[in-house]
Amino acid sequence: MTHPALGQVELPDLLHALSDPVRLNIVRCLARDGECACGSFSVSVSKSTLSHHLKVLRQAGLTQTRPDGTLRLISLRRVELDERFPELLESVLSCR
Amino acid sequence: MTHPALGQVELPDLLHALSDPVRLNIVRCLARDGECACGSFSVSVSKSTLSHHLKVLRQAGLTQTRPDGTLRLISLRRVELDERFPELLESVLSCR
DNA sequence: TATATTCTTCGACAGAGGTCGAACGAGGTG
DNA sequence: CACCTCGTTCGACCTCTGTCGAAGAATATA
Repeated sequence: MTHPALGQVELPDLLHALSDPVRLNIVRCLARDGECACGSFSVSVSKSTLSHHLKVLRQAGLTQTRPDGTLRLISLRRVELDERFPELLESVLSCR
Repeated sequence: MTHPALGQVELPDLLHALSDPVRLNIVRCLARDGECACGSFSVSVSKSTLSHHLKVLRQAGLTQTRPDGTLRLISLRRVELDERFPELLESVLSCR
């Protein structure tokens, strides 16, 4: 559960992470609701698949994870992302 | 060689098309140089692979192709893209 | 300690996708 | 017509990736 420095995340990595409908949905939830526990996402995949998607998002620098008891709380790295990829996340999120 | 209406292009499709380094490089060339012939891209893949990537870009609504003699001239669908996905292409292109 | 909850990891599988060379097709030129 | 150029399509290959269930790790609770 390690987080990459955004300086070493390349644009294709980020776009790939966002190009899956399940992951995009997760990112939208995080943008709307803020910090969320893994189990709080209403996705149509199994627990292990969800964990896989969250790992992809984390490794692409999109999210950060912190443990809280047995939960893992996920949130977007909005400030860092906007510094590394200005306006990108905002424009993605504003698309219907 | 048909072009989709941008209304039926979904955001994940667009992001997936942009998430490959070769394709992203092609898009940057088109943004910088305007209309280009297929053969004018300096990419590190074979002719057939290049053709494949151009097809992905076209089907994602990113580019349009028009024949001119034996050439195919490719260009970005900037206006339509900015209407369907406002500011997205611009923010992608401005990332280093 | 035993049990429950939450999430990750592992192993396996199927499908998608990037790659190439060879063959093909469309359009110009001799 | 023959030939050349540009690009597409086809078939094959291999890697990547999304998916699942089962097992495991970490933490809380009885």
